Amino acid sequence: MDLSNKQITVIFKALCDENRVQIFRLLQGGERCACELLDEMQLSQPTLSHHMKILCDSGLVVGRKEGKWTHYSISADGAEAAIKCISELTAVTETEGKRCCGE
Amino acid sequence: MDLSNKQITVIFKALCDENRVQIFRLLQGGERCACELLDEMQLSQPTLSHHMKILCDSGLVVGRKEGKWTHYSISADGAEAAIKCISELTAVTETEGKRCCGE
DNA sequence: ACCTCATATTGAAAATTTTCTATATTATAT
DNA sequence: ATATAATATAGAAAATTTTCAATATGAGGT
Repeated sequence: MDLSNKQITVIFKALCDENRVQIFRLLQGGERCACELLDEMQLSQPTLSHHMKILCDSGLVVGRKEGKWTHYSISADGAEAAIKCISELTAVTETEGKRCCGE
Repeated sequence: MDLSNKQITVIFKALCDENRVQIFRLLQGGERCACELLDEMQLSQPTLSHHMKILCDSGLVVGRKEGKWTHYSISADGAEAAIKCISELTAVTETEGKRCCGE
């Protein structure tokens, strides 16, 4: 993959806010339009819109416009990419114990 | 697992900052003490210490104290837990298309 | 006991993020 | 064309996060 540090932060910013995590829980039940999400969240409409932008920017959520509505859903591809990213970042490539600081 | 929204944000906060992502890249080479990390990052010592606290709080990094030094490394268990968390959060449990907003 | 080294904590400034109100945009209906 | 409905954008206030300087803590060494 080879994402920049910056790109990685954009992905995981999706999960750094309690409201956005809650939105994931709502989207687990399938595609939802913004108005439905707004009903269930204690947020103003512009604030929800702001969070949806961050979620879409992360790639973990996709928006589908249809007439007046925008339908949001979890992206399986985005989720896979995020998991791959975290796997790669946490994979230790160390072959053997290099020691430091007087060990 | 069943983590609260808040607990989930604590995990992924680790990956929401470019400096912290860079610290992961350094730790991929194996355990490092704070002074080594400090050498390689453009940060003051207190700022590094602050980031290491956030990383340890996330569970993705563990600190091991040894004499004057603290040695940090990536936690395989923490990584696994984070991956499980993101998998669960992005798993769509929808059985069939429920429609809304005039579809 | 004192000094030094490694790291952590405190407290405040700077930067970023979250939130809201007001307004704009875009689509559909009348 | 006008009105209404759904969502997005702009701009500013509030909250949080990042950062650093100063200081504290704690572990060895002399």
